[in-house]
Amino acid sequence: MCANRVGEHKQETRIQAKNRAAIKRAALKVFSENGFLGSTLDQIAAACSMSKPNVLYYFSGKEAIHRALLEELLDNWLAPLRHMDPDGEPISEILAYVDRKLQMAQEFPMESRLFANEILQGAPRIEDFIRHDLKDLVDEKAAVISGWVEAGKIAQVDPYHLIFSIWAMTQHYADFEIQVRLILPDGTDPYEGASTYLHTLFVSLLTP
Amino acid sequence: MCANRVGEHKQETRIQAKNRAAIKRAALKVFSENGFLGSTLDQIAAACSMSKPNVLYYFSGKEAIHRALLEELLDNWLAPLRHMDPDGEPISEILAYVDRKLQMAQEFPMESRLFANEILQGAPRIEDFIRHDLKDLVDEKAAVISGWVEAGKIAQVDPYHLIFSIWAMTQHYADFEIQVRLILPDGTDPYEGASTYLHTLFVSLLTP
Amino acid sequence: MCANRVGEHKQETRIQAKNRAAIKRAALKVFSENGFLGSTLDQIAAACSMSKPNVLYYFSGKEAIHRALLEELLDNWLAPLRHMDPDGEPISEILAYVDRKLQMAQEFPMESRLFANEILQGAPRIEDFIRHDLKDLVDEKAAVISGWVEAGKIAQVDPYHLIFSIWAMTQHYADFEIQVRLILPDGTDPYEGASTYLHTLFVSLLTP
Amino acid sequence: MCANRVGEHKQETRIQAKNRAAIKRAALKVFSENGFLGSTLDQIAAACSMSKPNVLYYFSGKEAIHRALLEELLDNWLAPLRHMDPDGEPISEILAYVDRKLQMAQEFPMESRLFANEILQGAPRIEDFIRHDLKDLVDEKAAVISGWVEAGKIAQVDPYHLIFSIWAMTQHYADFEIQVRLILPDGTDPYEGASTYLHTLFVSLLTP
DNA sequence: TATGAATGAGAATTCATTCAT
DNA sequence: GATGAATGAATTCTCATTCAT
Repeated sequence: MCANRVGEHKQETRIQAKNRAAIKRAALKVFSENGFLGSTLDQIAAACSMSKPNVLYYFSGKEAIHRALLEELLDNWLAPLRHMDPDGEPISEILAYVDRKLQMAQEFPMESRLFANEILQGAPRIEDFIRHDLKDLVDEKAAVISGWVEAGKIAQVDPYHLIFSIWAMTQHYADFEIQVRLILPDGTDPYEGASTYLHTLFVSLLTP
Repeated sequence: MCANRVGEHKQETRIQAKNRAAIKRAALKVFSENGFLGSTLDQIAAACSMSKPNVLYYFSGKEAIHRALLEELLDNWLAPLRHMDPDGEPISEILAYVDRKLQMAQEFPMESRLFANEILQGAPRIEDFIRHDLKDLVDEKAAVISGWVEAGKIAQVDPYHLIFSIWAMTQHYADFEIQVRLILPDGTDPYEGASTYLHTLFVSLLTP
Repeated sequence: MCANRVGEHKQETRIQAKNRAAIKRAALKVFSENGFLGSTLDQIAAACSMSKPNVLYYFSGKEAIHRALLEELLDNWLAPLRHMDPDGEPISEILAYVDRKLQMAQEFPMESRLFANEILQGAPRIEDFIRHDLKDLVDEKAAVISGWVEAGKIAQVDPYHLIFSIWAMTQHYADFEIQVRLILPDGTDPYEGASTYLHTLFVSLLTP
Repeated sequence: MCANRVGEHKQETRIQAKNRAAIKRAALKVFSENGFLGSTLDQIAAACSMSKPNVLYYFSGKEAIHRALLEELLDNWLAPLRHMDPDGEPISEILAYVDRKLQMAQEFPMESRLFANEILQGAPRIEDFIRHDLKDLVDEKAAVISGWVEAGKIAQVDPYHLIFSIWAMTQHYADFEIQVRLILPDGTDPYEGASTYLHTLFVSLLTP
């Protein structure tokens, strides 16, 4: 009746993999622009040049496409923070984290906006992820940072707000991209300026 | 035929003022949570305990309610930055701006999310505002900040990214409120911690 | 609770008479342009600068306004034909009928269109009138015309189709006014030309 | 997303052709009885035993169905007059035109009423057609008729009013069909009588 | 796999009418 | 008499989803 869906682990054929990927690519664009409720299957089908029923052959519904996107996104969402090495040089580690987050914003702005849409709408589908996966990781890294503070390796800062500020300032360039582009003088590269600015900012903040 | 609508400037009766305000209050909640497309008149009508046709007696349509909210919002959106005094003490002025923005996030989180929703969706209704009103003001204040830098009164920073970072970090507490609350240890007040953190951050960044 | 309506024969005050007349004038315009179903109370109320509830103070509903108009119209609708004198000079009588009908089309085009709308829509509200009042009168006058034919006073014609043709050609200038105006050379008066043409036509048709 | 609509010229499938035709047939009935504003999609859907959304699968909206009907109608509307041959025998040509118009009224009364409804309502959708296509043709044929008059081949008549009278008297049998049937003695065929009457009328009018 | 066809549930909006003053 | 306020019942149209092939 209907082919491999998320969770059914039959072998995916080449063409299935291709089409599922095309659908997800299209859906990411649509969902990130309009939010879940504001997006329609028609838009997604049009964006990947498939018929609506064919899209539904690959995913059981609009919700399922969205879930698939979110799952993939969340898998990658934690990586940059997870990489922060408790045994590394604190300021370098933090700057490296900032860089990775900024790079993700630059390379995957639609994913960032998909996430932002979810949170803005009260995180109905990812509350569990935030409450557990994300919170556990943040708690862990906050403890690391607190350790660095106590060891006098970085200046006194609240680790939670430090992390929030990194998220806010990096994701801002993806989520508010339009505003950033409209306001920055023409020809200015947002990410280049952002990188320099953020380095300065965190170095001055964290240097003990 | 239908009650005074935006643009018709007959004197508003008591009951009209009350109902229009109730509708806007309800609509702000609904729009800020679901975005324009994701919101329905049913939700708005339910949220203000009115019948749908009665809501439409006061506003000519969903779009008109949204427009009214946005117009009111934009009127206030520029105020905090506008207050930044070129003749004041630079670091105090910037910190005061941060405080005002943070206070707005705390007092008007739904307005912040309404704005965020608009930007996330490509700013279809407020591009003009950003391109002109907001950009002009930012340009003006960026020049002021550059003046302060050149005068050696604050450290060397890019004024545009400085402003973006203030927006990002303050609005984050409203726009990503759920995430912030889910991650911060129980009993912690986000805005108190944020205020302290941001002061430290900008003092260390800007002190020459 | 509510003032004199059709059928209630209390004395009408000056202002009531004025308002009822204003409503009917407005409604005639609206109904004749849009038909019964296509017209709205809003349009009527706007056209007579009254509030909708006030219109309904004078007439119990949309249907009642329409009924009142139709009743008045039908009262006058038969008059021209009724005037045709069995004892008059046949051709003069018929030409006089044509003239009266043409004059009515010119003076009361909206009434003609109101009637045309009714007939076009299957005469739901005036079937009785047509079936009885109008048919009886037509039968009577058809007999008169047949008498004239038999007496050799006018040429041999079917009296029913003769009457239909008078209706068709005179009402046409009211009902299809737009088309007539768009097609006639600029500056031509439709009714002047029509009068001449119809005289010629009926004289040549009827002269034995 | 949706089936071929007017203007998209993909090959129509069998079932599409069938359904589109069924919708148009139903809509013609409904629109010709109630006018555009007075007709509802519900009526049309019911009249062709389809669900409302399915009707909208074939036409993008109520307006589109109406437009399709009107376009088809106008295509055929000019044909009878166009056939009038400048080189034919004048009276025969005119009588033949009358016959064709009368036949159209008999065979396509709903189309005639659709047209009448449009004109009655001020020709909002076909003003252009009348002002250009129809007027040009009438001007052309009026010139032909004038030629015949000047050549002494037919009696002196105004060609425009001649044409109007043909329209009026033939379309009358379709547009006012109900009235005609209610008034004519039972068992009388309207079109038979009309044909005879009109022949007599135009022969006596036009014979020099 | 893929798609044309179909639909029930809902969305925005209109409209005749009623209520209350 | 007059009107601001309110609403139930349509009405047009959209959309996720299903059916049949």
